[in-house]
Amino acid sequence: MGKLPKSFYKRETLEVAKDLLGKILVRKVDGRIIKGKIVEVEAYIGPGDKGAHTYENKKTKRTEAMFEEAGRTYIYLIYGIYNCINAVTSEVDKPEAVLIRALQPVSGLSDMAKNRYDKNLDDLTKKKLNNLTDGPGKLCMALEIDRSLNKEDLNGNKVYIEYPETKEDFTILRSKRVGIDYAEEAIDYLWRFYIKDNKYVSVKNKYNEEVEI
DNA sequence: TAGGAGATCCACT
DNA sequence: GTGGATCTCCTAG
Repeated sequence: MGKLPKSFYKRETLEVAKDLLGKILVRKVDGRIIKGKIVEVEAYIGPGDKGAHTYENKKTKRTEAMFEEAGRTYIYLIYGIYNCINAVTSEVDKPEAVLIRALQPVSGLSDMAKNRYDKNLDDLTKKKLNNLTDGPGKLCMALEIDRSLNKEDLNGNKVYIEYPETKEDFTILRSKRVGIDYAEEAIDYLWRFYIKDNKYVSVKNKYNEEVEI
């Protein structure tokens, strides 16, 4: 238990990405607590990363959160509908972040069911149960995360990341990132990390360059 | 089960 | 005006 300290985020982004696997993303809203274990992440490392919003240090109203101190959120709207949440890493003015791509539900499952499908937990089909948080847009819906939480301190009490109660062993795989076909040479960077054999990982077996670390 | 299309809006040219 | 770090629904097989 206990929140991750600021020093956790203030490190090399690829290390932070790997180390976030297995940690617990917590959302507190109206006294309710929703939790999910992080099982899939991607690193975005501006200014040299063509896949990153901050390629060539591009600083706009949208991306300015990525230039702030480590340990804050960067939340943006994608495709007009969905939100995605990142943890800002590294140093001030180094626009790097880790996108949280998938969670394994831990607690607050009935809140997730309501947020995602407006249904009771018991009324979900097996398929919908597995689809609660297995993607960046889905997990934000399930945890009631939107851009009003942009730049929020991850040591605060609205949204934060904590250590799991019990440590467990898992194998980490890495692969190419998802959905950045325009990113030229950056397409091939193996900057996506996920937990092997976890059924909540968003995309499986689509990219073959997976290697054990 | 896999693949294609549409949804929908904001940041940026 | 364009297109995206996505998801759901629908169709076909």
